[in-house]
Amino acid sequence: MGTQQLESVPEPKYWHLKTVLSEALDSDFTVGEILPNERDLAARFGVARATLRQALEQLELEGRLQRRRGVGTTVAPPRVGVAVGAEQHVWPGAVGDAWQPADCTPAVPPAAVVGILESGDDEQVHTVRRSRVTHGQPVAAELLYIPTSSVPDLSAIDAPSGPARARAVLRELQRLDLDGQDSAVELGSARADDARELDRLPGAPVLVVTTRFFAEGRTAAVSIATYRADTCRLTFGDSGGVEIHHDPERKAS
Amino acid sequence: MGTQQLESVPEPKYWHLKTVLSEALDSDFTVGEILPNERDLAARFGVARATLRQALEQLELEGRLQRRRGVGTTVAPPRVGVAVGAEQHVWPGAVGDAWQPADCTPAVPPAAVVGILESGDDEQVHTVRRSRVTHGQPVAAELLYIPTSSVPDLSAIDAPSGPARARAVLRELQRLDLDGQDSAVELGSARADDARELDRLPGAPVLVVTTRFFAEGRTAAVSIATYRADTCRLTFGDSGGVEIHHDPERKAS
DNA sequence: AAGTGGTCTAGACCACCGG
DNA sequence: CGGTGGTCTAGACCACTTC
Repeated sequence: MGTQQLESVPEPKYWHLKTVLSEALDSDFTVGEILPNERDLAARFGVARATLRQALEQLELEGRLQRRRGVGTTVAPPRVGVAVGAEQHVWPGAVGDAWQPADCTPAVPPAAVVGILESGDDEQVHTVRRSRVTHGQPVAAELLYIPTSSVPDLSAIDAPSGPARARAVLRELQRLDLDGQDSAVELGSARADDARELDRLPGAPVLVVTTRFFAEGRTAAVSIATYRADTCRLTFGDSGGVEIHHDPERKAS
Repeated sequence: MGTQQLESVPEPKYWHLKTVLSEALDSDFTVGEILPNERDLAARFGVARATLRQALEQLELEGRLQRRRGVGTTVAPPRVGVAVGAEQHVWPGAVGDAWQPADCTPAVPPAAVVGILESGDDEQVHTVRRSRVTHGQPVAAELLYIPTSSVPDLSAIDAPSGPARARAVLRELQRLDLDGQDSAVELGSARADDARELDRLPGAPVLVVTTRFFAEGRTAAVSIATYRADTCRLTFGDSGGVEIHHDPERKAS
């Protein structure tokens, strides 16, 4: 018999399915359009619903689809570019930054943060919660950890909690000279509270940006920001809003 | 009857399972240790294997576990920090960069790259493949697109293909004055070829770093690098190798 | 050959959203 | 209320690694 090298590595059904769906999205659908429901799609392709879902999950991970329980599956718009690494380093809360303070509470930070701060095990910090919205959609939730020693002159007259107190803490922080900052990006899954704020289910994939702010020869603040991985493209450098399309032909709805 | 507000929002089994496993990993396991196989684990927790797998998948996504077909599931070491945004911008292939050129072929770039290059639809580019290894493990695969117009003086004497030609192209690129660069990070899934190079299955989650290099008032090169999302933490700024642990208590094996 | 994780099935029920 | 996506089950078979 002749050698039949072809098909010696059959690709999984869900992988092939994903490719087919991806091409269909490019050619036959517009942004925002609703796909048939999962049971119909599975039947149409002759696969079990679980297999179909495996393909949809990947497409959602790649930002091509958006699924909402009780509603349906829609074609996602291109990812929005979100600037996270400004050319010039600035304190959080500086004029013009994209974050909205939500709350501020005193606490001892979790162990992971203590390791980054390199502070004492039980040093108190101000924990500031902020959220970031672009194009009317929530894209990120942030926890800022600011050792009390970084804002020693915080007036007792300021609000004891809430957004007002958050702003007061950040205002105090501005008084320090910022020596530098650095960031790291990694993949994570949304905790329950972050998920609620991002309008996603717990466990949704997120890009976790950890930023350290240096002043007076030590780490003066730490930010842990979680961005929706399905809708965001994090930009570093000069290019803030430049559009990058996977498919330049994609039509607007 | 008394109001029983508690348990009004029962969390999914796999989510609870993930929490339990995560704590067990912290307290009862060391890096590199092998977990019981999935069928045993599922039986031990009284759930179906699919449910157990859903928990394991999340833990793998978070870099806590490593699973290999035919081998088993092991406790993953902390993610490695990989510097991707140097303080000073440099051309790819400059002395001391972490990439190893693998090949170079001429081609017309895919549509997505044409959009980034803002070049003519059918301009030829040199496509350089490179790979990045740290700690003996492959962490990233890269495709570099360099318009022929960026390296006009490429000698015909140089090797026609392979690593030698890749180095020759990059060497020519160094002669341009680099005006600046910017990067973007987003979540993606590994294509078949990248997956093979990264020692993962196709579709594995990856962090896609798109970098544009500017010279002479235009985009002189574009790099699309895919990093293993399970094992990598991408660092920007001054902090290259500083350790950040999720769990400082975790023991080394 | 034995054991692992990866894929796939055909069902069931639940949580959520909209009319 | 009906329809959607989300969770869960109990099985089966396949691809791969190791011995």
